[in-house]
Amino acid sequence: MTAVSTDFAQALRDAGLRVTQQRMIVMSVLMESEDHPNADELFARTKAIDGSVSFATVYRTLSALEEAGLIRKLSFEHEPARFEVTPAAEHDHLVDVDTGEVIEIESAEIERLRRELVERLGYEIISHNTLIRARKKPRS
Amino acid sequence: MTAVSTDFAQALRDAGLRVTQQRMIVMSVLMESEDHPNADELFARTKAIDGSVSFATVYRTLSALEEAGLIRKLSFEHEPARFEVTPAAEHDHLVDVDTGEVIEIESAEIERLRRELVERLGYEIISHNTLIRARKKPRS
DNA sequence: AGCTAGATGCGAGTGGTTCTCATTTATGTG
DNA sequence: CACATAAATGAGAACCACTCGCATCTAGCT
Repeated sequence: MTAVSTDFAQALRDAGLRVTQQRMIVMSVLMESEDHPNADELFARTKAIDGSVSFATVYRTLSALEEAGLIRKLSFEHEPARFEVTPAAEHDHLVDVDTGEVIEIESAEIERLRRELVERLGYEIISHNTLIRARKKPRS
Repeated sequence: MTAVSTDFAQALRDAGLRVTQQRMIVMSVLMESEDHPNADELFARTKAIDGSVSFATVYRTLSALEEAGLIRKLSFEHEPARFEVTPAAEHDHLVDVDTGEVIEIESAEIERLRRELVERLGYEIISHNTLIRARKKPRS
């Protein structure tokens, strides 16, 4: 058992959740994913490891892990939600409207301005989600 | 016929769309709405004006108007999409997680940074959508 | 090892949104 | 100004991502 999965098991316990085979598999699959898979894809990859894992459990696990703050759900228009393990640094997502590719973009400056703006209104941010739909500029 | 609705009719024609009774009603209802209504609410308000307007048409009209750039669709988690007429100045949305209230927040600085960041990656923004979930801070 | 609340598998159900298709209507054309 | 025709509509069925109900199973405490 690696350090990462041990930490993950502990994180589950800290969140008051049981450490089940299914949750470990779903989480490990997501951690090994370079892309941003959706529930369907996660189900397929999970099933390849343990054929008995059900679709419902994948969804339930994803909800539980999201609530525990271990993973993040990315909602897109016209397509099922995708998931990623919670990143160390906050970042937003850019979707290439032509290819569907998702690119992570990061700016501490924007984060800071956003937080200040929200605080000035008397709020504190619980979570935020920025989705940018963009198209590759022709080389000039 | 007011100047605004005339402009709207022209905007529809410019987008290659026909100026129908239903579209005029849906758009006028949305323009008069101070809140950010969802399709259900728009259907109810529209029906109060013209009982024959169907649910499907409300959705179709909203899609058409969105594609024409006249209105904007706001997607939230766990609740149906809401709509607003396209604002003059870009703004993001903050949802008070306790009350469900939606607040518009604006920052030219953030807009500028975001655009620069995306351009540096070789993309140009088609649209973007920022949703901040926040909670009112206790008075300190 | 035994107990029990929490988790799972399966299939049915839900709810927002979109589609189908027959009918109506906006709009260009003669 | 009537006509043709492609676009738009109404009604309800269909779709699809996601959730639920319930019987069974199992992690974790004792």
